Formats: sequence, structure tokens, C-alpha cells
Amino acid sequence: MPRPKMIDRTAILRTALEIADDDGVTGVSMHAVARRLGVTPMALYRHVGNKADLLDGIVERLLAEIMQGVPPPGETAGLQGPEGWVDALMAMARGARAVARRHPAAFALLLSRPAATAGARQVRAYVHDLLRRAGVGAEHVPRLERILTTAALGMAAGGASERFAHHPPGVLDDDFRALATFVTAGIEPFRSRPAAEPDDASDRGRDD
Amino acid sequence: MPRPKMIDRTAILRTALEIADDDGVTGVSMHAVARRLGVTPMALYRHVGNKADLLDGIVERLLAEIMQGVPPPGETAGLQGPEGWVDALMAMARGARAVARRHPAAFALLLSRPAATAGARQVRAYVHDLLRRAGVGAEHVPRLERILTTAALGMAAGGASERFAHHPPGVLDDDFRALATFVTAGIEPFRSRPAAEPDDASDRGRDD
DNA sequence: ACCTGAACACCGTTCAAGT
DNA sequence: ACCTGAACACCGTTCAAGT
Repeated sequence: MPRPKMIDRTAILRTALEIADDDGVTGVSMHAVARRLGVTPMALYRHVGNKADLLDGIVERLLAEIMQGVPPPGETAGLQGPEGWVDALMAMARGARAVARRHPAAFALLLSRPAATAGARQVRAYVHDLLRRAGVGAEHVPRLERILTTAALGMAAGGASERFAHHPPGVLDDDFRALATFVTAGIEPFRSRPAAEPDDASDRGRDD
Repeated sequence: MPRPKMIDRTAILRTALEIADDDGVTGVSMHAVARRLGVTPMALYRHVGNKADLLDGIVERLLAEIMQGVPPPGETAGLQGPEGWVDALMAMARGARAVARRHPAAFALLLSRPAATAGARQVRAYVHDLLRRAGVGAEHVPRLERILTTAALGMAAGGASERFAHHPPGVLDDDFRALATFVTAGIEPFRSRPAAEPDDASDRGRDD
């Protein structure tokens, strides 16, 4: 009869993230994860493929945490006003900052890894959609997406490491106001038309 | 009598960068670098401290390559017009892209590492200076610096990995035009005064 | 001053074997 | 199906020793 399952992918990724939080990304190893789970290193390979896959799994978890408070693609909430796309973008930036605070070490993975995972593609498609709704010409959408997301991630990473300790939570909202101002003004030259109406914006297809 | 010196810091860092180019950042190890230099791993420790120092050394080399074609702080060349700061910023972005092309694997280190090295502080001070000259209020300078440099690095990293292979070199200038447009427009709300005159802008002190 | 050699506790991944 | 055990080629870093 088949053995009872001792571990699964979710437990492995959760443990890997814990180790990153405790000991830094360099502490994340197959041996170390297995040790915490009370299991042999080789037991992991049935669930994660290899170490690269393990790190990609951590990235997926972080992306999911970031997108938690962001309005889903179809929702009108936060997207209805002509400038609703800025709100959605700022929700992502806030999510990124919150995750950077919770997992300052692991957060670096978001900037270092190519992010060709399913979750990363999903986030990219989401931002593409936002920019299209904002009236950005299709030929500029991928470029602006890269500029915006990298800038937001970079600011979240920076804000979490420095200065953060000696500031009350509310004060750091300045960063977001600045980012919102910058993005709103910076994107203006690329808007070939005013923001799309909520009604005709919901029937756009997938991209990538 | 003292032994003849077989290796020095420069040779070690050059070799480490070569390995990163050939085998990726994960291939960079004390053992591997020593092997290429025909020397014992422990011979490196007289010159680099430890592995973190080795990676920081690679970052320093990349930063130096990026800043190569950028007008030095005191120079009026590229800074004289009222919008000269954009030219300087774009020169940095171009330098970043060139380095990302030459060292696509090692380039990731620039985004992943905290960059508290001397060279990184120097680059930061340089951009701070540019923004001040552009008339940005002092309270917004560090924030905007983080947004700008992270965005430029992110775009350089992205542009080097994807799409690059199947585009003639000239076409990618679109990316820079877009970044220049975005930055110029985005920064506008933060400019409390028109750009400083070249003459009274040269006598500002260090920061940090 | 600069490098070697042996050593230690780790690491990613394999293979064959157990239940 | 799921995990173990032994094994391999690696890794970062130490210490004492050679020239």
C-alpha cells in the first residue's frame, strides 16, 4: 500500500520562505529545507523539480501576496473613474511595500529573477490591461509596464531596508504620493486617447 | 625573501566576471575563480576578504563601465542647457544597456545587491546632483533617484534579455526616447524652480 | 608577503533500494 | 507513490605550514 504523504509543495515553499526570512536567501538550500521538515533532501525532489524551481515557487508566493489587495481584472471597483488605473497601480505598489516589509530578504528574488513564471506573466498582463485602459498606445504598453513595475519594486525594496525602522507607518505615504504624481505626469505623453469607458473596457482578450 | 605575487584583486575580479559571462552568476565561486587562475582557493582570501566582497567587486566593475561615457560631475558638457540633466540621465541609461548586453548574467547583481559600495554611493550622489540642478525640491531628490535608477536598470535588464536578439541596434533607441519622455514629464511636478544656471550649480557640496 | 595543503561542515543531485 | 541511504562532485572558510 502507498506510503502516507509527509510533505507537499506548499509546505516546502512555506518552509523555504521561513528560512529566507530567518537566515537570508543564501540560507535557502535543499538540505536546509529538508532539515526543517524532518525529511531527507531527496524527498523534496518529488515535489519541486530542483532548486531553481524552489526559488521560482517563492517568487510565486510573493507575487500572490502582493496582488492580494489589488482589484481583480474584471472588477469595476477602483477602475471606474477615468484615473482608476492609478489607484490600481498604487494598490500594487502598496502590496509590494507590505511584502518587502514582511520578507525583506526574499523580496530581492523579485528583482533578480527573470520572472517567467505563470504568476509573473499574470501580473504583467494585468498591468498591460491597466495601461491600455488608461489610453496608452499599444506600442508603448510593454515598455511602460517594465518602467513602472521595476520602479515600484525598486522603491519598495529601498523603502523597506533603509529609513523604515525610524519612521511611523503613516509618514511613508509620501513615497506613494510621489510615485503616483510621477507616474501620472510621466504617462501623459503616451496617452493617445482619454481613459476607456468601464463598459467597453471589460471585453478585451488576453495578451502575451 | 618575499614570494613573487601571482595574482591581484583586479585579476580576480576580471576572472570572476568572465566566469559569470560564461556560466552565469551561480558559476562564480571561490574554487572556480581560483581554478581559472591556476591557484589555490585560499590564495584569493589575501585579496578579496570573502565571497560577498568578491560579488561587490563585480558590481563595482559594472558600475564603472556604466558611468564610463557619462559626463563627470563638474563638467558643463551635457549639463549646460536647461534640460541637460536629461541627457546625462540618458547617457547613464545607455551605459546600463550596453553593460547589460556585454554581461547579461552579471547584470542581475546590480538589481539584487543592496549596493552600499563606494561606487554605488558615488553614482547615487551623481544623480542627486543632477536632480537638484534640474530644480527638484531637496525632499524629493532621494525618492526620485530611486525611482529613476531602478527603472533604468530594470529596462536595461529587460531589454537585454528579451527581444534584443532579433532587433537591429538602432531600433531599440525607441526605448530610450520613451524613457526620456516619461522621465521629463514625470519629473515636472517636482520642479520647484527652473533648472539652475551652470555657473551657480557647480559650487554645491557633497551629499550623503 | 604570499601561496599551499589538509581539513571541516556544507551544498545540489544521482541512483538504487525500501515500504 | 513516496521516502531513505549511500554516494559524488562541489562549495566557503579555518588553520598551520611552507618559501
